[in-house]
Amino acid sequence: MAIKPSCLSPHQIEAVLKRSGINPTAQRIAICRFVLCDAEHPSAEDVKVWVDQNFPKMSLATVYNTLKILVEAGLLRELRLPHSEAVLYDNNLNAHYHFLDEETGELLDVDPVDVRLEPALSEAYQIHSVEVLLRGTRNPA
Amino acid sequence: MAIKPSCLSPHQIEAVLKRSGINPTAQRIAICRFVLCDAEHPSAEDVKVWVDQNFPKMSLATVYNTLKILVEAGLLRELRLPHSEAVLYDNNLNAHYHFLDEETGELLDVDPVDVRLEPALSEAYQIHSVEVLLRGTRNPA
DNA sequence: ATTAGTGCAAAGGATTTGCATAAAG
DNA sequence: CTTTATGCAAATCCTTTGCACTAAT
Repeated sequence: MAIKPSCLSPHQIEAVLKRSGINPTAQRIAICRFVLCDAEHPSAEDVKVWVDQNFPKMSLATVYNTLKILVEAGLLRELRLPHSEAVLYDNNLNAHYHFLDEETGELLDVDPVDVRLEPALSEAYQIHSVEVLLRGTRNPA
Repeated sequence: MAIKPSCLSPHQIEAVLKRSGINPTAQRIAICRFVLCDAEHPSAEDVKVWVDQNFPKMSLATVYNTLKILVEAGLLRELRLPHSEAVLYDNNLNAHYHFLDEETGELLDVDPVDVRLEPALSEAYQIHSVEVLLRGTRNPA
């Protein structure tokens, strides 16, 4: 429903990191390969699992450090959702909402256009941002 | 913007608990006095602070146990919001959304009517519930 | 040499758990 | 007596921190 950023090559990742003022170490590039591309709302633990298979010996602290750096650089967004204890990381930088499939646990991006939300609060309220979580199920096509 | 449940007397609380199949112990009634009435989205820690002044010697475990029981009984709802590590407890049982005042940290209830949200997803998506968090600031009247 | 980045293990906060004691019927 | 609730401390989960070590200028 929303457009996912297309995958980046390691070379492109390096460029992205540099452009954001982040020193593109091997560890950081590795994490980005997962977290900026393939991953779908991974937790730090998910990242660690991937990393263990693709970049042995990386420490959990480095995973957390890198994720924090990426968030601070605006390349990733933190997602704290009610159904999960852990923080999830979102590589979709477009404004969007989320749909949680309660049967599968899948978390899908939702285009705000499809939600038609028009706050009509008193003028005393100035809204800076809106977060929406839809919970439900999907029919098999 | 939304109607808060009116406060209950200890006697009424006892009745409410019994009706929900909860043994109305002194500790539980005490917690309910705060959490079903005066409290505004308290965390377990907030509850503990209140309890320490109004029911000395109650253990933190009892606070957590009781909150869990109240949630399971449907007398309270859990609220996990992005701005707070801790779970907050909501005694407003009506469907509602939230507004977070980013200046004061205050969390206000918002009537869904004031948000005008009409999801228009494909029919494959069946929505069971909607959570909305508005972030912003309020003008001084 | 200096600086930045990494790994490891310990610490931290929020919540849960296990178990012995206390309260209630 | 028997059951249930409570208190306390230890354990757990996720995340951060401190610090020594390595890598790269």
